This record gives sequence, C-alpha cells and structure tokens, in this order.
Amino acid sequence: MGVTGLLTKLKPIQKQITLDQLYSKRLAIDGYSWLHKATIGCSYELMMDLNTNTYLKYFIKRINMLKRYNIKPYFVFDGAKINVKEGIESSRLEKRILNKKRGISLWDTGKHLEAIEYFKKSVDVTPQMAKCIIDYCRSENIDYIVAPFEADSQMVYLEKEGLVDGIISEDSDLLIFGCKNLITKLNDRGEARQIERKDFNMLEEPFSIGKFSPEQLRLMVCLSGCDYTKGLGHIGLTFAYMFTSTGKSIEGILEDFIESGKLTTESAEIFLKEYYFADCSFQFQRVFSPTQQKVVTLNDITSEYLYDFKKSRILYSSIGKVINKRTRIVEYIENDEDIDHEMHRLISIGERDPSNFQTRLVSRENLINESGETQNSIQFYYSNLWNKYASPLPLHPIFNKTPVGSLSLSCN
DNA sequence: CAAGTAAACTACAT
DNA sequence: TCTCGGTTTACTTG
Ligand SMILES: [Mn+2]
Repeated sequence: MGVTGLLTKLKPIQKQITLDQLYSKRLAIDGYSWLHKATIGCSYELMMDLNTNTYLKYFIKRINMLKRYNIKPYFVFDGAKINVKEGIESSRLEKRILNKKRGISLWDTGKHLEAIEYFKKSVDVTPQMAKCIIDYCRSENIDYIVAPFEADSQMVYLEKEGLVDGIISEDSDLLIFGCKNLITKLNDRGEARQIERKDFNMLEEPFSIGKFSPEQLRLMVCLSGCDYTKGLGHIGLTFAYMFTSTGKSIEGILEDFIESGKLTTESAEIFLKEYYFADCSFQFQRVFSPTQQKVVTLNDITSEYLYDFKKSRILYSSIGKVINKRTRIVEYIENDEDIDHEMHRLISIGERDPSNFQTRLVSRENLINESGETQNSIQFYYSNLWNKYASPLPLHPIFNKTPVGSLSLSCN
C-alpha cells in the first residue's frame, strides 16, 4: 500500500515534466507496476487461459516512446515475498477470487460486459508474465533484473550504485528507501511528475520533512503505517510528523503514550518489535548486485548491528530468507559464504522462479503453447480458497490489517 | 472542523 | 509459488 498520504503531502515539490527533460537518462522501471496496468486490457484472455500479446504490446509501445527520447530503460521485477510484509496480501487474494467468481456467474448469465468489469478486478499478475517481458528484453538487449525480494529496494540500489539516473514507479515507499529521483504518473504522451529528494528542503510547515534524517523519515512512516508496520491506531502522517519532530526516539515516544494512558504496554511492545523489523527492512533489504553477481544488502550493514548479537539477529530475520549453498534450504543466513549466490543469479536473470528456485521460469505465452491445457489460474493454485466460497456472491468484507493499539488523541 | 479510515474508482484499449 | 500501486469521496471520531 505504500505510505498513505505521503505523495499528497509532497505535492508542493512535485514537478510536472515531459520526457525531453530526461533526454538520454538511464531509468529503472518498476516492471510489475507496468504489468498491472498492461494486463487490464486483456483480463478476459487471462481469465480464460488464452494466449495474448496485449500486455507485451503495452510494454513495446512505452519502450518505443522512451526510445524517442534516447532514454535507456532498466526493468526491475519483484521476486519472492518478504515475510515482513504480511496482512493485506491475503485479503487482496480473497478479493480477487470473489471478483473472479462473480465475473464468471455474470458471464454465464450472458452479461458479458458486466462480467469483464469483474475480470479486470481479478487479474492475477504472475512471474510467468514477467518472463514474457524478459524474453522481449533479451531479444532487444534491454537491461532487466529480477529482484530477490521487492523491486523497491532493488531499484534504489541500482540508483545508489549509479547504474540508473532515476526510477519510474508509482510507489511512495521508494523515497523512504532512499530514492533520489522519482518519476511518477508517466502517461503515453510523455508527461510525468518528478519528485527529487533534494527538494525535501523546500517543504514548509506543517510538513517540513527536509530537516529529518533518513532514520527520522523511517520513524515517521512506521508510526503512521507502511508496508511493514500496521501503525498505531488514529495516527496518520500529520501526527506522526509532529511526534517525530520532537526529536525523541521511538522508545521515548511510546513511553509518553503509555504514561498518558493512550497505549498499553503490551501494544507498545508489539509495535516496537514491528518497528525494529521495519527499520531494518528499509535499510538493509537484500538485493542482487549485477556488477558483483551476488546477493548483497541495499546499504552496508553498520557496526551498530554487526557487533550487537541481539540487533544482528533482528536484522537478518528482517531482510529476507536466502538459499543455503549446501543444504538448498531457504532460510535466514548471516554468513555470506553460506549463500547460494549462483542460484540467486539464475533467479535474477529470470531463469528460475523467484519463489521456487527449483522450477524453471517459462513465459506464460509459451506455457500455454506447450501444454495445451494449463493449470496456472488462481483456482488451481488456491483450490481450497476457491472452494471455500460456495458460488455465487458471498459478499462479505474481509480485513486483515488492523492497528496494533487504539490511541485517543486530540490536537494540542 | 480536521485527522483518520474505508470503500469505491481507475487502469487498458478502442 | 503468491503477486504493483494511487486518487477520490463519503464517513466516523475526537
Ligand atoms: Mn512498496
């Protein structure tokens, strides 16, 4: 979900630009962000397990647009799920399944146009579709990489290492990871909005986050809620900014809440744990280095963590499980030499499925050609969930994401 | 009223 | 195997 409300508060420093202002730049592109847009146009074909080149054509159209400005794309695709990120995903999955069922029953009663509206809401973007794009990238000599975990951290790593000059994505998280040049809302006329990290200084009260250290930025979004923390109830970006402005540490802020009776010690402990994991994930999430050809961390692990047993255990359990070279088990590994960097290289080039390294990754379109009968759809992978909902239309809301505590605050 | 929350909408392509 | 996001609008709550 990114950071709710962040881009809105950054409106004063968002610049409307056109692609000629990015002439001959190298830009990382969030592959799944484009795939999610591209697959809307072929939701029916995806639903019926039919071959389609619609989503590839979307990519080609946009790549050609970039080419006219001599912009060099570097596609970055998400890899495996990182376990720090939990909660909202399962509810998204159940919603997709419900929408698919609803679409099918509408289709069966002849209401095809209405059915497709539900198919659009149930589109399931898979690594096999990413592989279809990857095959094209290979044939055209376009740079690409499959991240070991989130594309977010991988793209920021590429920018930090000077391999790209900016990042095309819709995700506000990138700025918290440390992105310096974010390009959002690119349309097919070559217009976009640019957010530069250096412009944070120009923001004014009551949201002058230019004065915040990177650590304080992470604290602020953790308090208000982000991909890695559910946040404290009744705290959004506005209050999170105020509490962070006091200069206090997370421990100090939570203590104030407990003392004033706004938070129980149990809730504070749960949140504190979440925060430690989130803070590490933002800083040290594992990425793949295309120059070193091995798994590395987004930023170098500081001595503060290295020489503190407890802190380093927290750190290594927040940055992602990797493959053990000897046992081939996917687990938390602290010793770099125990990591199967070669297998992670195969994942990074799209040879292996990032969530299941023993499986070769094959383009969706080739899969359907080869086997004739496919079992790649959502109802096969999640047959238990699919069957759980007796058809049709058991519409009840499902929420997993609930706040840790419940604060009662007033403006003062 | 202002801040937070939740649900609805959009996309694409034509 | 298990998946990207933001914006708008209407509501609740202190
Ligand atoms: Mn993100």
